This record gives sequence, structure tokens and C-alpha cells, in this order.
Amino acid sequence: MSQFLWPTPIQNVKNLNKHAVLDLIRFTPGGISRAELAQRMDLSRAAMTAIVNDLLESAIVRETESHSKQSGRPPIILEINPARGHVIGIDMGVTHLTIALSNFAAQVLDEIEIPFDITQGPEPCLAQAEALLTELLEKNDLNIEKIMSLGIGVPGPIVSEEGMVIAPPVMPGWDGYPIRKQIQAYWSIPVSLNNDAELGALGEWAYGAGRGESHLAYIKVGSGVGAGLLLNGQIYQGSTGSAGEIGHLTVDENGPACDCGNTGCLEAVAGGKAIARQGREAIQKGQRTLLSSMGPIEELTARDVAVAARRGDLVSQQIITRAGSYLGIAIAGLVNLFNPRMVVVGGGVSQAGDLLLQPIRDTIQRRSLPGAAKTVKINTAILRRRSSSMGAVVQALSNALHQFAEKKGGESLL
Amino acid sequence: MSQFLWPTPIQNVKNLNKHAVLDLIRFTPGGISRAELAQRMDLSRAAMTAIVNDLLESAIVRETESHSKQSGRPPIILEINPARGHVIGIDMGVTHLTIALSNFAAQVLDEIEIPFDITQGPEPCLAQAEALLTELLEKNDLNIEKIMSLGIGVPGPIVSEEGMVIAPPVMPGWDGYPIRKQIQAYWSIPVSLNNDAELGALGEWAYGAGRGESHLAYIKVGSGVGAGLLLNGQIYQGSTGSAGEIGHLTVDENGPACDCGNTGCLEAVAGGKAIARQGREAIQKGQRTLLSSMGPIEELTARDVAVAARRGDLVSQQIITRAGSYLGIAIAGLVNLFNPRMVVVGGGVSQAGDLLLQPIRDTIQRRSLPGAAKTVKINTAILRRRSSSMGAVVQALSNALHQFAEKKGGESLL
DNA sequence: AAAGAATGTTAAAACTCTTGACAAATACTA
DNA sequence: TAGTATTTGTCAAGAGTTTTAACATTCTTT
Repeated sequence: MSQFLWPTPIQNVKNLNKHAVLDLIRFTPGGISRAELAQRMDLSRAAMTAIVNDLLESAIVRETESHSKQSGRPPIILEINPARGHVIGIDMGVTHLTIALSNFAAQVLDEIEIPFDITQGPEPCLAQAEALLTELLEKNDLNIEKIMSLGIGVPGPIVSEEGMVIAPPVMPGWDGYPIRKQIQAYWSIPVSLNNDAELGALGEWAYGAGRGESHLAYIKVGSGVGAGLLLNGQIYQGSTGSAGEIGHLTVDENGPACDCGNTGCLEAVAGGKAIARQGREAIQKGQRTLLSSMGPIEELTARDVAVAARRGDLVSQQIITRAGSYLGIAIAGLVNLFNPRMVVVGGGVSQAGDLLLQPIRDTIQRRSLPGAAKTVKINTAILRRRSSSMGAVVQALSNALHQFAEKKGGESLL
Repeated sequence: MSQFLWPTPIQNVKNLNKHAVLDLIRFTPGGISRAELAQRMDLSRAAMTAIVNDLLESAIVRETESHSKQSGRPPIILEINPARGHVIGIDMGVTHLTIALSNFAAQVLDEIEIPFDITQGPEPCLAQAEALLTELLEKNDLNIEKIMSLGIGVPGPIVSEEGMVIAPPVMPGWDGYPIRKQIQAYWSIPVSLNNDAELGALGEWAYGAGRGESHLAYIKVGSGVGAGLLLNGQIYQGSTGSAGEIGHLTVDENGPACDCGNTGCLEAVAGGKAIARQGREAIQKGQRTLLSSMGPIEELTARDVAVAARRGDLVSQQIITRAGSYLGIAIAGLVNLFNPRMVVVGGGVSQAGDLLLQPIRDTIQRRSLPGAAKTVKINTAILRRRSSSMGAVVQALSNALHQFAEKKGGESLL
């Protein structure tokens, strides 16, 4: 069946097919012909001609040559017109800020990343983002008028209608701050705000490890731990935008205290902060480990532990494996409840690779019902630390493309 | 926005509005006028006239008088035509079998329930169901040709396309047995097979405690524990039909063994079987409890414990409270991941009422993120032990009604 | 070169929905 | 009590989308 995944409020059911065709073109690698579109959407070729002509007229879509291998007239392949415009994707993490510039074909043209501290609160953080975006635009000889849409991800539960976060455990000072409104006021372009794990899921679904999966979960193991849930390419936010908050599942009754006020949360034993802390503790205890030689102890990061583990450091491996087991407990619960076809593990800690994944897989096999556990695939993110920024690009593109698709004829901007 | 919730494979997008109108009429208590339908669906009154005329012609819908309170022409109220036909809903539990006969307006005309043992395997169980259904039909002077559709719920993970259960922990011998095909072959009517907790959710959503909630979870605390998840009135089954398997979340590392092979599953500490066992153990330990006077110890059920607890028996109350705490742990996880607006607790054990619910609520408040925990409502099932059979009726009606709505003109069956 | 096959286009007809007008049936008001 | 306002439901014309059926296009195969 066709998928419906444009984020703009489902306006007219009229252009429904037009939007569905657009998405099918977007997410078919290598493009797709009118005939195949018609087949996939259960429409006549004649109808498809009309729809595609609309899209061609607005210059969202373009034709490319193709070399046929079968007998019969070779199809004309359709693809998104990359030059139709640009969009921006922003990944605002706890400790880093990434901004990506992309064309309409979701090709990232440039990208800047800087260290960052989200706990500074909204004003200074958004000012930093503004400066960085300005820099990126200047570097690429673009001004903001050429940017059609902006997507941004932040590490907290989102209220989409309001464009703000609600009671975010790791974003002190942001609760209720009108993030989208603020950005939109400054740049005067459409802005969509999402949770970073949700965007990670979207990114991996569109162009990563979970391409086209109907039921996908993305687990972001960064400073904290969050999950993004995707159903048929659509972000599942739950009733108040708090869906997928896997980081605060209790996985160890007697575990350490968590920032959220509870004890034994997944995040408190397997998040990046927790892993770094365990690394420092190991050094302080005087254990033999590579970690002692990786710079000043107070600057030790989870990524250092992951890297050391890959290099064969036993202490680090133990820490990562333990974290994997805890992640497995929580993900096993997610598998039992949500029953995804694929779980993509991303975020900085996932650099540890199979060292982290194997205990996750083992725990899931042991703890989830066979029906769900047998079919679920557990993989690392292909887009690496770009999952979320790519998801932000995808989201921004959805806005831009479907906005253009609404208009009749393409008043030839550009 | 309008909801799309007919279960038949989304055929043509053509009659989309017709089906949506039908559902709006079905689930609006007291009926609805053309004008209000048009408003709610964002269509013109003229278009609505045409759609409704179609439905009237097929006699699925009928007009009723109404007394207007406002100025202006009084609206003509539309409602489902109860006499258009009948459907059957079957709830096949672990220890009981319930069959309900309903008219097209979802009014249950008759109902039979017998004790039952699902572990006998498919053939004897289905034979019993056939016999019971025959009895019900004879009692009501109907033969099977007058039944337009049949819905059935069983306590296991469902593969919908195949109409069978897959690796069910509590249905030995049923794995892979073609349940739907078998029933369909015997009675020659459309059959839909679902998980009993899913149907419980559907029943409570349509006519119970969760009426119209967009994000609903139903927790069935019967012999085992299962959850049914509903999104906009549609059952969420996950990628392989195993979604909502909350019973096998690990809630106590050091807990007792579960039938599924794991240890510390929710079901093993808070399911009906577990509660009954704890009751028996209390008697055997010689604790002062009402339970000792409730008949032979080996026949003690979870419902007995629930009843004793309501009567003030401290030992029973302790057992129920403990079970509630464990349920709370698992439901807190579900709230964090799924973020429903309402959780309906049903099944035999839920008869204990607030005694069970209060510890659940407390645990959720403590363990879930505030954003999700504050908004979620925790209630008991209004339909009591009829939740699932009612859900089966709803499902059967969806099949029957939308099938009739497909046809042009109503070749006046009956 | 002719046949076969798949793609894409065109024009007419069918279908759905909107617009604007109007009839119907009530409450309110003078 | 008659007139006005108000809301509901219907009708006819027109716009927009999709299907049907025919045809043109462009390749491979024979």
C-alpha cells in the first residue's frame, strides 16, 4: 500500500495521491517511472501522467534518461529535482551542535559541527545556532531566502502543536520555551521541531540501516538514552509527545540515581554519562586499563571508553558489555510491546559496534517472546552520528516538497 | 480529523469518505445528522446527502426523528439500522468460552458462556465452539445464513494474514493451526481473528471506558497478562502480531519461573495463576484469611482472592497490592514507550478495583516521566469481563458494515 | 523489416465533491 | 399571529480527478 507521510496538516484529501506519488519518488533509490508508480499506487497510467505533469510543472520532479534492459519502450525515470531548492537540518545534542545544508534530493552539501552545552538554556543556545547557520550559509554563498525549510532535533519530549519541549530531563531551562516560534521569527522560514531520537529513526529509515522498514525503532545511546519509533515512515509521538522515552525505564531496582529523580533508570547505567563515569571509577580504583593513558581523567568521555574497548581494553569492554546488557533489558521490553521489525542502535556509544550489540541481542533473545525476538533485526546506525541531522533534513524536505506540491504550477522561484 | 478504521484491506481510496461516514455514524452515541457529519468531515452538505443516500439505499443506515432544541430546521438523525443483520463475537479465554450474538447496532441480543480449557488443543476447542454457537443460534431462531460476520479473540500473538497464532505461551498445540480458515470453512462466513487483549482494547474504545481515545492501552489481567494497543481506533499489532506482550516483561530479576521459559515475567508474579497460587500458599502457611473458608484449596481462583480483598481480607489485599505494584512497573514501561492517553485495566483480577489500581497509579507516577505520567488516566474496564467479546463484535461489525458499504444499492438481503 | 512488448499520451465518460440557490421546518420576535 | 432569523437538507451546474479504451512511441526479439 502507499504510504502517507507528509507532516503538514493533512489539508485536502484531494491532492492525496499527488503527495503519495511525491513520497514514492523521494524514497525510491534510483528513481521510478510513471508506469511503476501507477502499479505501486494502484492507479491508471493515464492518471499518473496527469499527476506527474503537475509535479514536473512545479519543477519539484525531473525526468532522467534510462537504459532499458527489458523489451518494450524504456521507461522515463523520475526523480526529485535536486536544484529546486535547499533545506537545513539541525541536530542539537547535549554536547554538540550540528547543522547540515542539503539540496532537494537530500544530498548533504555541507555540514558544520561544534561542541556545545545545551544546559546553558534556550537564548544562548539558539544564538549559537543562529551564528553557526549564518556561517554555513555564507560559506556556501547562500542567503536564507534560498532556504525553503528548516528541521531541528532536540533531546527532549516534544509538543508538536506548540513547537516546544515539555519537562525535558536533560534540557534545564527549556521547559515551555517556544523554540519553533523563536526560530521561525528569526529566519522567517517554516520550521519543524522534533525529538532527536525520532529524527534518528527517520534518518535511518529514509537513507540508513532501516530503509523502508514498516516498524522501526531507533535507540540513541548518547549522553542519555532515547528511542524514536517509526510506523510506516511516520514518527510515532504518542498522545503527548513522550513516546519512546526508553531512557527512563527502570532496569535495575538497586541502581544509581538518575537525573530524572528516579533510581535505576537505563540512562543512569548505560547512558554516555554513566559509561564515562564508570571509566573514571575504573581508573580511580587503579585498574589496569588503556583509559588511564587517554588524557585527563575529568575529560574522559563515553566515546573514549568505546574506542578503548575496540582496541581490546578489557576494562572498557566490560563496561560496554554491561551497558549492552542493560540496554538489552530495556530493548527487550520495547520489542515485546512495540514489536518492531528492526532496531537501529545509534549515538556515540554505538561506535563500540558488536561489543555493544551482542549483549543486546543476547538479552533480547532471552527476554522477549520468541515470536517477536526471532524476527527483529538489531543493527548499528549506518549514518553514524549523522542519523539525527539527516532525519532533520528529511523532515525539512517533507515540509518543503509537500508545500510546493500544494501549489498549482511552479511560479518558478530560483 | 476523521478516522479510518475499517479492517478490510483498504480497497479503493474511492469510497474513503463513505467508510469514514459510516464509522462516524457507528461510533457517535445517539446518532448524528447529515449537517454535523459534513462539518466533522469537512465536506459540503450536498456531498453528504449523496453519501448518506447511498448508505440509506443499502439499508445499513436509517433515519430517526429528533426533537430540536435550537432554532432552525430540526436535523434528521442517522443511525445504524439494527435490523440489517446479525454478527457473532467469540471470546476464547484460557478457562472460559463466551459467544455473543449482536445486531448491527452492536446491541448484544444474547450471550452464552461456558467453562473451557484451551490447552486441549484446536480440534476439540473449535468443536466446542461450534456446538455452543449452534446452540445460541437455535435458541434465537436464527440460522447461520443470517449471520453476516464472526469475530473471535484468542489469548496469543496473531498473524493476521494467515489467521493463526504464532508461538503462543498459553495455547499449547495451536501454534500454526489455521484457525480462521477452519472456522470460515465450517460456517462459510467472513471471520476475523484477533488477540483477546486487542479486542478488549477495541471493545473498551468503542463502548467502554476508553471511548474515542486516540491512544489507548488495555491491560487484560486474566490467567495471564496481555495488553492491547489502539491508535485512533485501530488495533496496533506490530510487525508480526506480537505487539503488546506485556505479560512477559521481566519485572523481578529474582522472581519465579514463567511458562514462557524465562523467570520473573510480569505474568508469573501478577497474573491470575500467580495470584491464585499466592492465595493457596497463604492458606498453607496457616495465615489468618477469609480464603480458607472459600471452598477447597485446589479450586481457589484469582477472582476469589479479588473478592476476599474487597471484603476486607488483609492477606488477600496484600496479594492484590503486590500484584498491582508489579503491574505498575510494567505499565510504567508501557507508558514511557507508548505514551497512551488512557490505560484500561480489565480481566478477572481487575474486579479488585482501586485496591489493584492504586498501586498501579502510584508506581506509574514514580516510574514514568512526568510528561507521560501526568496525563495518562488509569481506569478499570466498564464492560467488565465482556470487553473482549464486545471487541470481537465490533470487529465483526466492521467487516460486515464496510462490506455492505462497498456494494452499490442494497440488494435487500433479509 | 516485422512482430512483440512495455511505456507514455490522449479524449471521452464516470465519479466525487463544491458552489450557489432554494425549499423545509423550527424558534424567536414584534 | 405573522414575519424574520436560523438551521437543515436537496437540487443542478460545474470543477477536478480517475478510468477506460484507443493510440503513439520506442525499445528488443525474431
